This record gives sequence, structure tokens and C-alpha cells, in this order.
Amino acid sequence: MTGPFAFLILSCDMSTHPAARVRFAPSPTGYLHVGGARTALFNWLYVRRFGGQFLLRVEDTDRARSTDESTRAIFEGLEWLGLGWDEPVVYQGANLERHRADVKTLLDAGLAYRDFTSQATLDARRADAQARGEIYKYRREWAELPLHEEEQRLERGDPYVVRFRVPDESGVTEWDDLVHERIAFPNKDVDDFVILRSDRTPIYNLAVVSDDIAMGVTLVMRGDDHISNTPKQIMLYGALGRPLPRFAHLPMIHGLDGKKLSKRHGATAVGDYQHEGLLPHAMLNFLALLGWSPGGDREVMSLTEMIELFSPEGLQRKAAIFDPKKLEWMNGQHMSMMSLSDLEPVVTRAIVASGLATAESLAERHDWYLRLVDLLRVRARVVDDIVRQAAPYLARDIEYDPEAVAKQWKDRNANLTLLTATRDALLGVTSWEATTLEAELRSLADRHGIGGGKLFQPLRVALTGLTVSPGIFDVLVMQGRDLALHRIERAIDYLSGLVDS
RNA sequence: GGCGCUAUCGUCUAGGGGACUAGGACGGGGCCCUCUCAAGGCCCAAACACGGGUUCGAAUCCCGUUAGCGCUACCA
Repeated sequence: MTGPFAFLILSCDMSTHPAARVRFAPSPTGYLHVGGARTALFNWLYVRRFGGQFLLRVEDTDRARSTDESTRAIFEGLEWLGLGWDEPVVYQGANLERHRADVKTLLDAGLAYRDFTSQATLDARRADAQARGEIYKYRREWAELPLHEEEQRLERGDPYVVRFRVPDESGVTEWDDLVHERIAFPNKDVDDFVILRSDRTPIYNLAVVSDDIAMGVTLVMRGDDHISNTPKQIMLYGALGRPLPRFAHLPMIHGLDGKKLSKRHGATAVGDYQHEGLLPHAMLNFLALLGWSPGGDREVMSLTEMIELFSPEGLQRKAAIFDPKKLEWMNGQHMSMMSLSDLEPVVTRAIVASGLATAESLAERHDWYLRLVDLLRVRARVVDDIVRQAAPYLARDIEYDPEAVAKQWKDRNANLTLLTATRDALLGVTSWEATTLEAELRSLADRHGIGGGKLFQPLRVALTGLTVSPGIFDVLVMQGRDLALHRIERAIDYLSGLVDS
């Protein structure tokens, strides 16, 4: 369809966007940061929602700071989150020859030039300008270096950098950002920036443009700390005669103090959260809400829902503060929302890692184990909470929490009497079910003229060693007759020992 | 300093000229439920940065101020 009607339809449907080739381009100088993960997520969501390819490029041109370990951490983080990339990873460092070729093209066309100014001279000029309260902007003055002298220096092998010549000094470089509206930079404010170092390796802006062109990237979605790089990159596209991609600049993530998120804010690596027992989908859900909203009151979403709802219109312009409390809450939501069969492997891995039980022993009592996980997940915010709570049901013996003992076993003789009576009552129970057990224990409390709590709390300590647990009858059922009676027996021994001494 | 970006409860946000007495969520406080802890339910406190315009009418549009953040490298 063509003509005015097609235009009308397109302009009315704000939720439709063209398919795009996007990329996530981290530099391997550390772990995968939550900010990076969120950038990756938005790129990934865009492609899942509107089509295209999500590419991964490792920006390792800064050889001094890049490490293989960091590259691995980035892969692991993305894989854990489930943000898979659609084509083989591109390593920027491997594209050195193309970068140099692009620089040469620019040089040959007179759109870039060699600059023999030493670092020391540059520093001095900057300091000078600063002292006068001015700003130093590098511009080649053609009179500064005659052509024959440049040739001489080249022959001599003098070190030089290649700078891009900012065109059209009186012009403006601007673009329509998907997140912001129009952003414009006067060209006069842009430095003649370096594109090739004196060691003949490319600088970020050149490498990015060269690679984005080679990879066919049509939408660049990245942090808004790159806004001031964008005019430079747009100029480079122009000089190379290539069509511009679209740009979307995402807001930063800050710590609780409003400053850029860093290590002193606590855990900022995706891996930290993985090891704390966070669920990847909860992490994704939380991150998505940091700088994006589907509109209305929607908050807790499955991955599928996030994909369906995603649209650049909901992207926020303002930096968001990372609130670990809400992340935990979100994780709790996902933990109770997800199916038991999806949660089970995650919990099992953590339990096995903790040494509490083996995978085989859990598999043997699969149904029982699922019921246990279901019972414990209600009061857990992270997977590790479940592991901690699971100990009284998996281990043969437990330790008594001193606080629990002090609080609930204060009156040793009374508790000894009570626990002995409880044991005897339970010994007579024929059907080990919650309702039967409840009836039995409540009538026991009645006979002693006390409320249920007075009986259940000391019993809870005997069974779990703790003051907190699921409902006492659930605990009895989950532990089973043998283990429960064993625990009570142990408690009686323990209390008797105290009385004797 | 220059350039750029941003501005709604403490935090994440809804809202896009009248539906606003500004909604939801986290966190906080209270109550209910209750054998403990959670979960759940109900309730409370809590915001349109400021000043000018435009308009019959502004949280919403424009300008300015202020504040915060980012960039200002032969880092990415």
C-alpha cells in the first residue's frame, strides 16, 4: 500500500517499530554491570518484540584494560539472564585492519589528518588554556604544518595520531533520538577528535562506527553517557558515506545516593545476584522497570509479557536509582509466581551446593521435596532463604538457636513436662496428617489449661531449633513421624541435661 | 568553566491541556488473620523543584532560574 493512507496508518500506530539489527557492545574491563545488563535487555527486548537480530560485540581495543576473564564474566552473565545473541560474537580487536582501512579512506579524502603534536605539548596547551579560563579545542591550522614537512616527518618515522576534521564549523549535527526528542550539537563545540592512536590502533568512536557499519547495525541503543559521542559518530558516518542508524540513549542507573552506580553501592555485578540466589527473570523484570514502563500499573511480568509489552515509547529519560529492596521483593513475587517445576531445579542446585543433601536423595522423595519447596518459598525472598529454611527437614540433627532456647525454653521443668506429654500424645497418633495432629495437640493444650501457642512454640524449637518456621502441623507432617519424634526425644534429653546440672 | 541531558511521594513510576481531591508499586507506620515468621487483606503518612508566560483552564505546552547527572583523553 502506498500514498496518504499508508502514511496515516503508520503514523497512528505508535507501538509499531521496524525490525532492527541491534548490538550490545560491552568493554571487557570488569564484570557484567547491572547497567550493562539492562542495556542488553532493552536491545534484546526490542528485537524479540519487533524483529531483527541481537548482536554481541566485545570492545577490546583497549588492550591494557581488557581481560579474558572479564569477557567470560560478560558471557556468563548474559547466559544466566537468558539474553542470547543471534550471531557469533564479534571481537573489536580482530577488526584492526578494517579500522585502519577506514582511517586511510578518511585520510586520502582529506577528511582526516595526521597530527604530530606530542602529548606533552597537548597537555601544556590544555593547562595554558585552563589557566586563562578558556577551553582548549583542537583544530588544525593549515599554516601550522606545511605538506613537505609532514612528508619529512613521516619519512623520519615521527609518531603521530590521526584526527578527524570536524566539517562545517558553522553547522549543527543533530538526530532524532528514540528516547529523547531531537538532540543537537553545534559543530564548533566538537573537537577534531583522534581516530587513530600513535601506535596505529583505533580509538573508540572510529572503531564503533566502522564495526556498526560492517555489522549492519540499524539501531544503536546504549547508555546516555554516549550522547556526546553521537555527533562525532554521525560525522564519521557522513564522511564514510554510509547511512545513519537510529539512536536511542538510555538513562543511567544510580546508587541510593544518586551517584553513578559503583562498587561502593554494594553488589553491582550481575554475578553477585546470581550467587545470592536471585532468579534471572526477576532480575530482568526489575531491571526493565528501571527506565521503562509498560504504562498503567503493570509491574510484575513474565518474560513473555515483557516482550509483548515492550516499546521504546515507554522508555524513561531520567536516571533511575537502583533499589535492592524492591529487587528482593520482585524476586519473591517471581518465586511464588513461577511453577514449582521451574523453581525446583534452581533450589536443588543451591541445596546441593550447600551440602545439605544430594540431588539423588531429593529425587528419591520427589513429591515430598516439591511440597517442601512449596511450603518454604512463601516466606523466602531469595533462593538461599529456602536453603536456610530447608535444613530442619533434610538434616538428621539440628543445632538450637541460643535465642530460641532463651526465649521459648525458659522454664525448663515446665517445658520438659510439656514435651514429654507431647511425645506421648504423638506416639498415640495413628494418622500422621495435619488435621489429626492439630486436633490431638490442641486437645493436649486444653488438658494442660494453656493456649495453643504455649505448646507450639517450645515444640517448634524442639523440631527446628528456631523460633520461626512454617505452621507447626506442616512441620510435623514434612518431617514425618520418625524424624519429628527423634527431634522431640533429643530436646527432652537436652532439657534433662540442663535440669541435672 | 564549556557543551549536553534530566526534573511527579524517600525510591521505581502512571499521567501527555479539563476525567487530579495527582493513581499504582517498593520501603515505612497501623490494623486484621494467626502457633511463630512470612504470605495475604484493609488503612495511614508521603510528590507535580522554583519563577514567569500561553490558555477560559497547566503536573501536562513555551521561556527562564535552580539543582542533579553525563561528557569534556592517544578510555570505552
